[in-house]
Amino acid sequence: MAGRAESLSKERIVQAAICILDADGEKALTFRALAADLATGAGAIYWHVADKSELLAAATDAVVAPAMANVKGDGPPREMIRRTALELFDAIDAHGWVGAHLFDRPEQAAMAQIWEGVGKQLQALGVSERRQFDCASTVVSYIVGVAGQNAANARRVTADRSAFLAAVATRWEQLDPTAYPFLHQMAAQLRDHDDREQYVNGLDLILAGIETVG
Amino acid sequence: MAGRAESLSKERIVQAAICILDADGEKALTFRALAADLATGAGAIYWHVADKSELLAAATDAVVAPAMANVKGDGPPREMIRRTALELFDAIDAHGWVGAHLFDRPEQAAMAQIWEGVGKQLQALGVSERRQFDCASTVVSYIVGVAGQNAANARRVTADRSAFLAAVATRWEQLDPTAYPFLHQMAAQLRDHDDREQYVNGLDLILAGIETVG
DNA sequence: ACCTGAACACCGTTCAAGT
DNA sequence: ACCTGAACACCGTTCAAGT
Repeated sequence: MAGRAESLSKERIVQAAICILDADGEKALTFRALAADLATGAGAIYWHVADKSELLAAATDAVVAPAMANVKGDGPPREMIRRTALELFDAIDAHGWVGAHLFDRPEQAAMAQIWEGVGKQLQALGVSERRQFDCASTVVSYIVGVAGQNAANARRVTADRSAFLAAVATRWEQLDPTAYPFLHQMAAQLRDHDDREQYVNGLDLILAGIETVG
Repeated sequence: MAGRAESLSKERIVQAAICILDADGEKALTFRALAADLATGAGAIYWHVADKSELLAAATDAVVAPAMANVKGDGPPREMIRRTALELFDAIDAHGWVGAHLFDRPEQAAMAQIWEGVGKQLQALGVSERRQFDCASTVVSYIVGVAGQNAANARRVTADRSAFLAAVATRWEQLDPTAYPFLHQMAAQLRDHDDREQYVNGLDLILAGIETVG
């Protein structure tokens, strides 16, 4: 849409930041690297963004907004919540750094969009007015909580999630079986499970609870 | 228990790190500040810990372990899970930086203790063997997810949580009411709610779901 | 074996100076 | 109004040198 190497703008800076974050992680996002990519001086960036925290918040919003906008159309509320949650899961899976910056600032748009998207569907589900806040809070906490774990995973040097899970599973198997009997039983499943599938299973559990207590 | 200014040890270093983290947050934990507190050189610390990441992991374990050990005695499984969750909530509330470092390393003890504590009680609750993994994962994700949000809050300059919530609530009220009707309804509750109470309400919702689907 | 502290290779951020 | 790039005040980490 926009031209190529146009003059600097917050939008161009944020897009360049997202490229660096996706390619090499949060450690690689420095003002010097960003300035080099944008063929400008490091100080120039400060004319458009206040500091690194604002830059990360803007990058996070720029990833979450289109993901939430993807949840269009109609459907049973339960299905819509599932779609919202999966859209976010995939967005954060593709941009692991996002999970760590969802709560950085009060004026951030990302959390507002997530809350609204979830809350709307809970109302459609028929959750009573006095329980909507607790229910929405629980679902949102779960969604962004898993996002945060994904983020921690993405921060790791070896971004290979299955390798990390395998290492944890091996660790669990090495623990004292009398002190950690449950973990010994779970180690194999931890190693082999599918994160995305398990994420939806957990969400369904919460929705079942909401419908039961409702 | 130990003497005062004994020779350096990993334990003493971790305790000093926890003091700094609690008092002034994660930004204040530098090897120079740590060395000054311990009356030694910055490089000396590296004899006992590999790097800053290991130091943070050890500090996290040192906070989580006693919290989990506090959950002693017997009781109905549901009550024991609640006690576990609240013990962790209070520990992370008192040491906000902990939430951000629960998943740093595969060999970390904290997550293993949380999984084992939750899983054991789910077994006692009668959750069928093939669903134990999903149920434990959901509960643990929720618990540490909320912990992560608390951590984000603790990272903020103004560590005053209610001030931050009030700022978010005001933001919600300023949003376009036709695009964000749900948030407009929720703003007042967001401003006034009790985090800890809502946390348990969410946990109860999940437990209700587990018992329903179970 | 353990500690010291200067040195190295970075950061985010500022700011005088330019256009 | 917007950009430049050197400078400032830091970091984590290393490592020769000490005891």
